[in-house]
Amino acid sequence: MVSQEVRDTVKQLFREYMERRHLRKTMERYAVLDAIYSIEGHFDVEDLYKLMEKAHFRVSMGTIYNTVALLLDAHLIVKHQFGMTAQYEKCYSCETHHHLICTQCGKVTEVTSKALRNTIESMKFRNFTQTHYSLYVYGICVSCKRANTRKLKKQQKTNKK
Amino acid sequence: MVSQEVRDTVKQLFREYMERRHLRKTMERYAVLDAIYSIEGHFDVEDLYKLMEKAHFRVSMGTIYNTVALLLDAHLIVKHQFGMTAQYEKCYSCETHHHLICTQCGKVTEVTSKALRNTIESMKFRNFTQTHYSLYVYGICVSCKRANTRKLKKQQKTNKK
DNA sequence: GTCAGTGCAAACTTTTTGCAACTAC
DNA sequence: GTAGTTGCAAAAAGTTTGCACTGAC
Repeated sequence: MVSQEVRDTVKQLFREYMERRHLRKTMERYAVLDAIYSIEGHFDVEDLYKLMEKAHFRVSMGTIYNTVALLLDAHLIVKHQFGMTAQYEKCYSCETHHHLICTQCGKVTEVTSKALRNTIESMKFRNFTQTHYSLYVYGICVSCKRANTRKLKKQQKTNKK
Repeated sequence: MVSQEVRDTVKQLFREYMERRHLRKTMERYAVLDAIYSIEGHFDVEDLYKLMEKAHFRVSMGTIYNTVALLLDAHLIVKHQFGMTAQYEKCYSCETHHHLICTQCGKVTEVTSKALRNTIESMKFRNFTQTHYSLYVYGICVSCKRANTRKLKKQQKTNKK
């Protein structure tokens, strides 16, 4: 459960962003932001569309894409591209985390490491000002590893016959 | 220029991979691998298709997608999803590098940092066996930053009038 | 000879665009 | 009133799939 406080804060930040950029503060934009901050973890535009429809605030896909682009620019959400569809997640008052991605089943797990985070955030680059980052660690999750071991043993058994 | 030695080695590795998996070793698959190892830096399937066409070895998009999937599984290439199209790059005998991505113009720069690489690669995760990783650092490149400063100054000037 | 792999085209999915209607300013 | 924003539908872009033909084993 996300606190009302966070929702109010991000709404205020979004308002300030839109004023700075001379954009119109529409109901739809606030509704998209609020829907996003009610979601824990990753979501794609389809998820968001369905969630808002269920909450009886239907907005078109075009508007969702438009608003998501603004929220990205305002640094209120971050974008990930794990597979073919873009995934997003809220990022205000959320710990920066790293992603473990199983190359076999596609499962994404989040892990935090303060040490690693500090190392990356304190890096300086020539001709580049860092705002944020994403670390994707690929490998095999434990359930796929076990499944592979079982499969291999089965094959060896068959070959012996 | 990629040495012939590397090309021969990856061909051999791919051959072994296909034999292990009981896959057919076709001309098309070797041609795709060789084309990929002639490319420096990132490419997408479109680039690869055009390159091969120019080299008078036309293969269908379907075959390219098929072969690229095998090469990913064989760990002979890695996949990136910076924008909407998937980008790939060869990864045998190539230094692991990190990517700086400008959120404004989309330009991708590669940087290496042995210290960071060691930090990430030496990390242990519960229930997860790491094979490789991608680090994407987002921010503003120096040319966009300069352009923004100019733009801002111009605006302030106009406002004063 | 068999069947995995290929080329081609159609289908599918995700995202972008064009346009009329609407509404924040 | 004006122009940015929305909804809708059509288009575009990237990737996958179905099917007949080919060629690796």
